[in-house]
Amino acid sequence: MSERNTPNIYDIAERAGVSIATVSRVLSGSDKVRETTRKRVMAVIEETGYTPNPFARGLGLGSMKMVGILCTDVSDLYYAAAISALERLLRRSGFDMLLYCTGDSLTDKKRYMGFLLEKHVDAIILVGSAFKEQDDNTHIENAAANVPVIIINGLVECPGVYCVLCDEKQAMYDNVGYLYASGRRRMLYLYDALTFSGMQKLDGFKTAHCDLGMAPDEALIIRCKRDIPSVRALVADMICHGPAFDAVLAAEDILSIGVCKALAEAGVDVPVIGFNNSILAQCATPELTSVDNRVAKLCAAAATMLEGLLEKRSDVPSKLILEAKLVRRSTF
Amino acid sequence: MSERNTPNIYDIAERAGVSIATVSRVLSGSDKVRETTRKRVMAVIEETGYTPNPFARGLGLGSMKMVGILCTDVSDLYYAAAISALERLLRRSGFDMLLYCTGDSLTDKKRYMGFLLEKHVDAIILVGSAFKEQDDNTHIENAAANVPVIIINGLVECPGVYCVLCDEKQAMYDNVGYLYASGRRRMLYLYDALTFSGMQKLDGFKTAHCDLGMAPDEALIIRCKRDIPSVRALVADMICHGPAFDAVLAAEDILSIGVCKALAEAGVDVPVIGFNNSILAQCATPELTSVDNRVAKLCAAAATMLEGLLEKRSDVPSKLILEAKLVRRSTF
DNA sequence: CCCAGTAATGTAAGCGCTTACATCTTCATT
DNA sequence: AATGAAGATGTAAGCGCTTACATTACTGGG
Repeated sequence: MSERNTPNIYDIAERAGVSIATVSRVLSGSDKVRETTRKRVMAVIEETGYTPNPFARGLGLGSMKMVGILCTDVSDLYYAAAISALERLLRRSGFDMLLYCTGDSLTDKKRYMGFLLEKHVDAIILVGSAFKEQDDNTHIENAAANVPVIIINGLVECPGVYCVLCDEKQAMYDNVGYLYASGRRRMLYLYDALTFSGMQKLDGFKTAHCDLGMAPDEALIIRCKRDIPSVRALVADMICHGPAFDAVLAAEDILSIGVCKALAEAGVDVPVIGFNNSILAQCATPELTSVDNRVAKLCAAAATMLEGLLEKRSDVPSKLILEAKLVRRSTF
Repeated sequence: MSERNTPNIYDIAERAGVSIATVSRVLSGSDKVRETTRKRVMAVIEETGYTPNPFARGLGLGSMKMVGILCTDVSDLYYAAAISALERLLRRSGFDMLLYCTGDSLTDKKRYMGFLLEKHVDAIILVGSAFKEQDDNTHIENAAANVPVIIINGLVECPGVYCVLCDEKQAMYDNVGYLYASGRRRMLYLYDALTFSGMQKLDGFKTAHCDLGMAPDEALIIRCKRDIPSVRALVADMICHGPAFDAVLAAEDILSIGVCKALAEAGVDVPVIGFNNSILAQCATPELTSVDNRVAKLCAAAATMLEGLLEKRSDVPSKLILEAKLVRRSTF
C-alpha cells in the first residue's frame, strides 16, 4: 500500500490480487463476482478498514445519495418532529439528510433551493417551506424539473412535485361544526401566518360558517403575533372590551396557550381548540384539546413516496391527503 | 457546448476562450486573473448558469464543505433550537449541514459517527450526543484524530475535541442555594437521564447540599420518565404519601410541567425551578422559573470555534464554559 | 478433446474539478 | 531596444471511483 493516508481502491485491488473493477463490483454488490473472489476482497477491505471515497463515487454516479430538506424553522416543534421522523426514514433507505433552514423569506427559499440543486441531491423535501399566498412557486417548479420534490403539508400542483398533506381545511371545518353543535355562535379565530396550511385552516373556518348559515364575523378573525404574551394581552383586551366571543379556535397550539392564560385570568370559561397537538397541548393548564395533523404519518408517507420516485416507479401518486384527528382534552 | 445536460468547466473555458485552469481560478476567487479575463469568464458563467460540480470539486479538494451533526433527538426542543442556530451559523461560513439523529443507543452513535467520517465531513459537532457515565468515548477520540470534533454541552477531554458548555453544575448548585436562603430544606430533585449534562446537574445539587451542611436525602432524588403524566402521578403520590418536600428542582422543563400540574391539583404551593428555559416554561401555568442554559450562545461559540479550527488557528481554546442564568417567573 | 457459450475478470476511458509546473505576456529598467 | 522579473495563462497529471468493452477462464455438448 502506498503511503497515502487513506487506502484507495487500487490498494485493495493490489492486496487482494484482483483489478479495481472487481473491487468495485464487490463494493456495489454486483452478482458477477465469484464467491471466493468476493470473500478475498472483503477480507482485505475489513482488514484495511477501507471505505470508498464518496466524492469519487459521487462523481462517477452523479449522486451521493443525499436528500435536501428545506425547512422554514427547525426550532418549531412541529417541524422539528417532521425533521426527526424524516431523518430516521431517509437513513433507513440509505440517504443522508442535507438540512437547510430558510426562515420565512421567499428570497432565501429560492436561494437555498438553488444551493440544494447545485449539490446534486437526489430529491428535495419541503417542510413548512410552502407557501404564502403571494408566493410565486417558480423555484419549486424549476427544481422539480431536475429532481423529485416532495412537499410536506403544502400543495403545488405541477409535474414532478409530490405532496403529502393533512386535510386541515376539513379539520377546521369540523371544529366549527362541533362548536356549533354545542351551541357556540361567536367563535374567535386566531392565526399568525398565512402559509398554505394557514390558509387552509382559515378557509375551513369560513366555509363552515357559511355552510352553517352564519356569516363569519371578520372582527372575530384576528391575525396575531406568534407569541404567548401578545395573544394573552389581545384576548384579555377582547374579554374586557369586546367583541364578544363564546369559543376560540387557534391555528397553532402556541396561540392557544396565550388564549388559555387570558381566559383563566379573567375567569372566563369558553371552549378552546388548538392545532398541531404538540407537546404544548399537554403542557397547558387546563390541557388543550387540539387537532392532530399527523406529522409522523405525513413523513412516513413522504419517505415511501420518495423510495417509489427514486426507483422511477410510475405508480407514485402526486398527492396524498390524510385525515386530521381531534384529540380531546380539557378545553372542549 | 456539447450536448451533455449540464455544462462543465470545459464548456465555460471554450466559450470564454480561455483554459479550464483560468476558469477554475475565477471560480475559486484566485487573484492571479486579469480583471478583463475574469469579467469575460464571469459573463459566460452567468449566461450559461454554470455551477461547478461539487463531487468533482470534493474529489480534488478532499472536502465538500460539509459539517456533520450528531444529535440524539432533534424533536427535543432544546436540541432543535441548537440545530436551528447551528444551521444558520454554519451556512454563514459556507458549510452545509449533514444531520444524523442517533437516539440514545451508543451503538448507533458509534455507527453514525463512522458514517460521518466516511463522508469526509470537515468537522463533526455533537449535540446532546454525549455521554452517559458508562459510555466509552473511543469513537469520539478516534473521530477527533481525523477531523475537529466539537461537543455542545458535553465534555470529553482529548486532543482534537473541543467543548462548549454551560456550567450547569454551578447553576444547579446556585438553585439549591437560593432555595436554601428562602428557608427550604427538603428539596425534591427530579431527573430523567444521566447524560453528561444530567450528571453535572445532579452533582451540583448534591454538592450544594453538602456545602450547606445538609446530607442530600436520597429518597428525594428521583429518576423518572420524561413524560408529563408519569411525573404528575409521581409527585401526586409523594404529596399524599411522602416523603415530604418543600421545593422542587427538575433537570428539565418538561419534568417541571408535570410537577406543577400535580402541585396545582393538590393545592400545594412550593417553589419549582425548571431547567432549559424552553418555551415550555412560558406555557406552564403558573409560568415556570427556569435556568437558561444559553443554547444560542453555545452554538455561536461552537461556530466561532469551528471557523478557527478550520483555519488551523492555534488560539482555539479546547474548552469554553458559559454561565447559566436563572430566569425568574412565577414558580419561585 | 474441441469449441461455442457463458461466467469472471481486467483494461482503460471517462466523470469534472484543482493545481504544480511550464509557457507566454507585460512592462519597468537600463 | 534588450532584459528580466512579475504577472497571466495554459498544460497535463492527478483525485478515486464506475462501467462499457475486451479478454480470459470455465463449462458442458458434440
